[in-house]
Amino acid sequence: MTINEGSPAAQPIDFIDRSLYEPAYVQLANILRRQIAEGLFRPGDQLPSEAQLCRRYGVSPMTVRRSINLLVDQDVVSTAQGRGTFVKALELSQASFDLQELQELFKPGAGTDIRLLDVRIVPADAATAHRLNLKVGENTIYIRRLLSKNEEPIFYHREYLIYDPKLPIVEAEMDVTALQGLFANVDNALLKRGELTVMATLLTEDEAKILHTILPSAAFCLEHIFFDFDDRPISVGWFICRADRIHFTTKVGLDQ
Amino acid sequence: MTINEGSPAAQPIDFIDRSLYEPAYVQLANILRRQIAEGLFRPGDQLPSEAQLCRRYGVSPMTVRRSINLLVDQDVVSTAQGRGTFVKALELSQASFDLQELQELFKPGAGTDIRLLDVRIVPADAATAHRLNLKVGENTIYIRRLLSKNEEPIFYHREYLIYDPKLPIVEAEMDVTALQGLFANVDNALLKRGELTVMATLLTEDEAKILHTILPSAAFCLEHIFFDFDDRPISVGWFICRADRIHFTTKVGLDQ
DNA sequence: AAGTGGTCTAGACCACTAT
DNA sequence: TAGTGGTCTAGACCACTTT
Repeated sequence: MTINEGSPAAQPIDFIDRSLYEPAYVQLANILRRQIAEGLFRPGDQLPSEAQLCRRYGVSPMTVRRSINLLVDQDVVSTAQGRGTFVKALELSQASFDLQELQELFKPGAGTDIRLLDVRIVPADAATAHRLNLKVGENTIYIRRLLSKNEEPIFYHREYLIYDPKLPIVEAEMDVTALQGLFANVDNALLKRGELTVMATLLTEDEAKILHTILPSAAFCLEHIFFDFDDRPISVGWFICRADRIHFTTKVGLDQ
Repeated sequence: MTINEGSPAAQPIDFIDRSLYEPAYVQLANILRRQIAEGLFRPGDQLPSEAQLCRRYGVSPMTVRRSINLLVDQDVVSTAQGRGTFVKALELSQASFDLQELQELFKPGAGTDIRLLDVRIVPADAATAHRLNLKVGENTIYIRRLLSKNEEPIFYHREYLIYDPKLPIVEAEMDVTALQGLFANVDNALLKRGELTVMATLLTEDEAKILHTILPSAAFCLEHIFFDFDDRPISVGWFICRADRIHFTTKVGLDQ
């Protein structure tokens, strides 16, 4: 036994190292997150007050707040004005999936090939006209593309663009590299916002042929509509991907 | 013409109203977001420096920083130390989908019914044993549930739980209301983290029968594995939902 | 009344980038 | 060197909750 063994929980072994490059508020957030992960604080428990954390770790109130806010953003804790800060229980509903896996497929690299299958001027049908805010029969540009990795088809993309020669985006979109632009940080400065929908579908006969598989096959379908800065719809389209070629993964709760 | 019409862009009509309940940093973030949405700043453009914003809107540096950080979190702008703050272009890859639509289905309400189809003790097969860190043949609890809305089957859920009478979660999970708990904020304080995977699949014959549809049918499959605070896997399971019953929607870029 | 989180100030110092 | 974002302080005041 040593002198320092008395009430170890009251005197935390964690401390903030001001000589590190890591900011104090990040260090404190990590300390608290680790204490929660280790079970020192359990879901529902109240964390020490901000004033206590200030004293205990020798930082100013604003720095403690930044740490707490980090943990709030990460859904680790929740705050209640006048009551305190509490550890949150795991919530499945707060899980979120991003398109990172999808972006990987678009990364230009060895074996990646985006092929233009078809570009045509076609009159808008009722559904397309409605989405693009056109009259039925007005011209649209219909583009079909295929993305392959190592000669193997992965993604089929169909898209309708408004037909307006004044808009430079038309030229840009017809460039097959434009697809990568949507997934990287390229020149789509004309688009203000977009609406995305993910569906599970059965491949049609045509789609199965293009994607080199057999029926019946399940697929992911990502529908997208983009708007310019005047809130005019510019394009509507669908990414179609064989279900056995992609899935989406995420984590909830405390990592490690 | 009036006197005040000279150089309207230099003297912003926007201001921060200190009498409002809305915090100054939120007001400033909204002002900047609106200016971007209106095209005053375009993707790639540099925003006024933080010092300029301090003077222009009469707030302290920390308040300006909070506003900018809000916009960074919303992927509206990005900051570069020593260079400035810049408006981001739309990026499809940064879109994220959450399970809010799914949670709606689980909300206990009129017509919502979660029925326990089956509970059995079964020995773990190779795949399940591996995921639950058991030996092949060790006992697991196999649970099948069906969620319906207005007599119509929506969700089919299969789950394997580790068989450990000491763990209270076993009792909790066997309660049919536990499913809602995962999607609400109920008593799952024993779970530290989870891994989720969304796939598109074809329904099996059994699944199609349970979900009252015909083959072939596409479906979403959400696989989940949960771990306790000792990082032991507690359960592995799958939510299976007819594709025509759900889809996931999200937005990217600037709303309105 | 006491304690809690929430906002905000008016600076300071630092790290980085451009010129 | 000047300008930029990034961190941090040591308080102040407020709103809210609990006792």
